[in-house]
Amino acid sequence: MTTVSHALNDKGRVDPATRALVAQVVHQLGYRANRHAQGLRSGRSGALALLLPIRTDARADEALSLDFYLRLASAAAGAAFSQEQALMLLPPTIVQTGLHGLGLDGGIVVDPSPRDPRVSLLAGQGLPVVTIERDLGRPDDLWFVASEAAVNARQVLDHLAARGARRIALLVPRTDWGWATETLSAYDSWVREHRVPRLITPVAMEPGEESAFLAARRLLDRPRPPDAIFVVAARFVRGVLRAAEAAGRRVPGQLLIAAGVDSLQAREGHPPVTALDLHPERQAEAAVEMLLARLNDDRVEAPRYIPATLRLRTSTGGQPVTGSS
Amino acid sequence: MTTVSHALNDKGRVDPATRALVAQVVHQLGYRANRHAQGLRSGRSGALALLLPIRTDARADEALSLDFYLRLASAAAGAAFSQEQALMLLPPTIVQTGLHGLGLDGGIVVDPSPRDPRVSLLAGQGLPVVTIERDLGRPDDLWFVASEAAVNARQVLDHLAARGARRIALLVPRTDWGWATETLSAYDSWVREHRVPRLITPVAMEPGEESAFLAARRLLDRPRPPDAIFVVAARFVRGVLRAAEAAGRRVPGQLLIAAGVDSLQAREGHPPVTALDLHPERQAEAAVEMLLARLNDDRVEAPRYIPATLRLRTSTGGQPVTGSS
DNA sequence: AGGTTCTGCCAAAAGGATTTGGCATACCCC
DNA sequence: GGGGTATGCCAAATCCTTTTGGCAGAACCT
Repeated sequence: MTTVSHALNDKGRVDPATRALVAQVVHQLGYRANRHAQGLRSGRSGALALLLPIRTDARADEALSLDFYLRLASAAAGAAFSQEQALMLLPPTIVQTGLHGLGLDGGIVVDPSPRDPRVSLLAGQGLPVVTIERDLGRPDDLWFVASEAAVNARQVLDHLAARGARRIALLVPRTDWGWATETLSAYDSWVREHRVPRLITPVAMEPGEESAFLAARRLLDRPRPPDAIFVVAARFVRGVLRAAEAAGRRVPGQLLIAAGVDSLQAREGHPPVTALDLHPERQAEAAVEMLLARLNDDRVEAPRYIPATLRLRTSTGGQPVTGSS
Repeated sequence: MTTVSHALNDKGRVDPATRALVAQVVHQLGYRANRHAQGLRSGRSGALALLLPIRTDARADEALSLDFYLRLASAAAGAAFSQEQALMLLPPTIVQTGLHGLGLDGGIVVDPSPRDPRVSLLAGQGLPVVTIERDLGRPDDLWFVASEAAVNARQVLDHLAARGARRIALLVPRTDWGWATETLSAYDSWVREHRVPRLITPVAMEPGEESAFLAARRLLDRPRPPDAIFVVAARFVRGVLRAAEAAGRRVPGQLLIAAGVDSLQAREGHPPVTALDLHPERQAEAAVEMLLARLNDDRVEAPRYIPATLRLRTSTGGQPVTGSS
């Protein structure tokens, strides 16, 4: 028993040949260590929690950027699984009910707000947390995976400028999520550097589409309207497209539109909207990897930044002559 | 110890007053039974698996009806959690890797095909399975939650007819999923009863939008084109809308469109498309409830059918004068 | 008082993996 | 052969809950 246990867990002193033999026989017999017994002994459960920023009371027909989160969740499940870990999807209600007894080793919190109850919930139980996007409420915490918000913002702005935009408006959600804040300050410095007007419109996150529609409408009715709109949140995209249509602007003829996060709304917009693919799959994989390394006291790079890819679509003139990724 | 255990698990003979006292003290102390020890003893893990019909190689920009599945997954997590169970999201890759040792009590498989490897995987381990939508490959299995495909199809067809449609085409996915098949036969009997032409176009599930576009295009170019299209799969919606636009048909003026499953594409279509809300949340709750009842040998109604709600939108003329649900 | 019922308490076992320290064997080298 | 090293084996303890059968005291009834 000792030898087999050591062989399977890479502990103790076991002859490499014996290790191989054990592995072979174990495979042949289909033996699997009992998770409960293992958990009981080790205190580890082999389960990671995933907490998405979805509100309980979100109306079904509210246009959240859901496909982003499903891609992320699916990839996280795969990444966890490939390391023999289970991924538990926790419902938004968890912050009210508390995670009673539920055996968890750690959690991944997506898009944390400062003092996010989801983070406190896990941290309060002494569970390690990795966030996807930075938690501005804990500036010293380095356990996060994030997009390069500033780099990404510049990429979008440069692209819009290259396509002829001179007056780029920023439609940014009123939220304390890290990437929104960082995008805002990147925009700030970009317009200052390029000596172009600063046109910032904060928009309420709820109800999203409608508030974006009204904001864009007002923007386009100005005496000197913008010739491009950088729409930071996915859920604003459709409202902006509707506003452009209502204002009689041709896209991309008279108005360029680009989104900070790719989504179904952007891909299937009318016209399709250029957007940043933040690669939620890669973010999820990196987060799982980081969390597990942390649990095992392995050394990992933290934080980790995942580069984005700008998906060029009709709303900014489509693919350039020189092919792109 | 015996008394506390009995009190907590509603077993044995314990004075009700003592039960209450135990509950109170347990609450005060914040005691939680160790899941591993419990699992080790009982053989139960307290975890349910959820297997969505998402393919590993699904391209990111392929328009799946993702929000349906995220709503479903989120609700399932909530329902499981309210009964002290964890919901594990299993990655699509699980069918290749097999669920090694992973402690699971049972699983929910969404949209099973006949001989679905996800079902065999769980069943092969002796784990009880509940499916969402019927598994046509196991006609004797009653452990499923489903929409009332036939009733729903008639509801859509009646609605289209009430809005003036006389030649209703059916765009149905080539798939062996239960609801698609049942919708097809419901359409069949409906057109026979109403003595209207039978216009069935099977469309390949992949790549979805494009195949639907081409199919709808061909349909509309016929000498006697349909005046309404019943689009069964969510992913076809946008292709059909594009085809209508390309063919110069006004929607709903010259062509009515209704979808068999509500989705972002339908809600945010151009124009928004009338669609059946299958209430994925309710389906998920019912499935979790059924699975747990089965595990506990409780009596439950099985199968269970969840009524759908037709969301009236512009594509069929919008809300009727008399308000609706 | 004797019998019965109710209820709390006790001790022990089971569930399966891991860890520990030490023992024992085999092998190698000088 | 003596000393050393490498490795397999062993027994016991631990992780924590649930279940079992029986014991013991309290309360009640006739």
